[in-house]
Amino acid sequence: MTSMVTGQETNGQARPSRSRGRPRSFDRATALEKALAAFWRHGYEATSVSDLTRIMGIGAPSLYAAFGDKRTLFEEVVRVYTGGHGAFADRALAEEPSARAAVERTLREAAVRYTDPEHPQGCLIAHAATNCTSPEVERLLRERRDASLAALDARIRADVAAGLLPAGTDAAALARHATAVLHGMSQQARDGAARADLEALAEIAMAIWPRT
Amino acid sequence: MTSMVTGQETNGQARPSRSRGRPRSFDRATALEKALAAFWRHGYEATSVSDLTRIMGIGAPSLYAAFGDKRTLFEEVVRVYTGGHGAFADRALAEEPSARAAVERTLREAAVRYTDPEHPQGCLIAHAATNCTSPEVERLLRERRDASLAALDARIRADVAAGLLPAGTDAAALARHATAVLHGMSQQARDGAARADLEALAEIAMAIWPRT
DNA sequence: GTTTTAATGTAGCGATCGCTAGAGAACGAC
DNA sequence: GTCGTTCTCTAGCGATCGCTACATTAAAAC
Repeated sequence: MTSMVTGQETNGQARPSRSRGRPRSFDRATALEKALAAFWRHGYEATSVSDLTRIMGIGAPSLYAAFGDKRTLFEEVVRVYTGGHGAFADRALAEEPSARAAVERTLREAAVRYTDPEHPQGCLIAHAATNCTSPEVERLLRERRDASLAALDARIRADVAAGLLPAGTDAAALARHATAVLHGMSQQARDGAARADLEALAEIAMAIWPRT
Repeated sequence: MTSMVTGQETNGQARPSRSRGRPRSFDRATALEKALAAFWRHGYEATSVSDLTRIMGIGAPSLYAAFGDKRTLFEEVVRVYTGGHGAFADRALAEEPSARAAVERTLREAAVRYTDPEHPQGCLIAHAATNCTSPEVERLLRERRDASLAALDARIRADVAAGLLPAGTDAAALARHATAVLHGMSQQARDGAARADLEALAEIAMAIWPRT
């Protein structure tokens, strides 16, 4: 567990299975999870490096040696989030038989996930780079949002082409609506909305879909 | 703050027609508008005092003498925004004959306002205190969002009581949906959505309302 | 004119920001 | 053991943060 992937992420280059020098005194994956939680709750800029070192339980030089600079660490955190807590929407889109079913599942699941007290509320991709001084970091998350919107849009168009949705369906508007509701749910979760509040919102939001 | 008895201006109250000392070399309202634009675009924390002094065209001591500290300036900016660019939702709620009409007008107007190139995109109340280190500032905007949601909720309940909406209507869910769509529109506007995109979204979002 | 009052420009306060140099500590290789 | 390598700790870099002391300037009051 300790030296499973040690250091490969840092510069991409493979290291010998047994590293030579002094071994790392902390678990890299665990520290990364702590950083994820911090960035998730407070966003990129509001989480200082000294916050991170305190929360991750390591010194600043260890952080920089293991993760590069703050921005590189954030990018890795975003990858971890996207592959973990944030993967449910992509999963629904991949597994459900229709765009409608995928959106319904996504919204219902978001109501649960966004209010889960086990981790910060809402969506990291939606919030963590808001009001961010660094254009690169802001772009990183904006591109992810754009990609999600485009994927949903494409899926809805495919359903229209396949006859799963009426011919006149405004795919772009449907996709934007689902995305807007999702972001709105994230905001409301951060503002303290309860799971049941968001579940009712998710249910009512599905009413805009044409009956198939 | 010692000799800040001039703080009368802070709350908009008139000063003695002629003040005694050296007159202010800038227009207070104009400077406030510049500060509004900066906070609106970059948020509370990402807008530094040195950003503000540069944009407002005044020195730091002048800023502190005229507006108090950064947080007090932001609070005044929020009041200006709430009474100006951000007043359209309250206005719709006050002027339209039904909650449904008010929401429809609000969403349509938001599509135009949130994408207006004359000022920053989206809604200041929704974004300016996201990822904010100061709990007071974050609370300031969150309470405004809560109040808007509560006002809409109350209005929908009133319409249900008046028979304008079916008896079984889930007022809370309807209010949360409209709020979520509004916040989602604000996010999408900031991400570069065009006015027509948000207008189509606004139109489709109204489909969840029960036919009267 | 002098005095009083208030706004201005300069210059810099202590604190924090992201980040790193340098010395010591813990390992494998020999 | 010694050597080379790598991580950790202390300490602090330059830059920026929000904010202010101080001297100066421009007006009304006298």
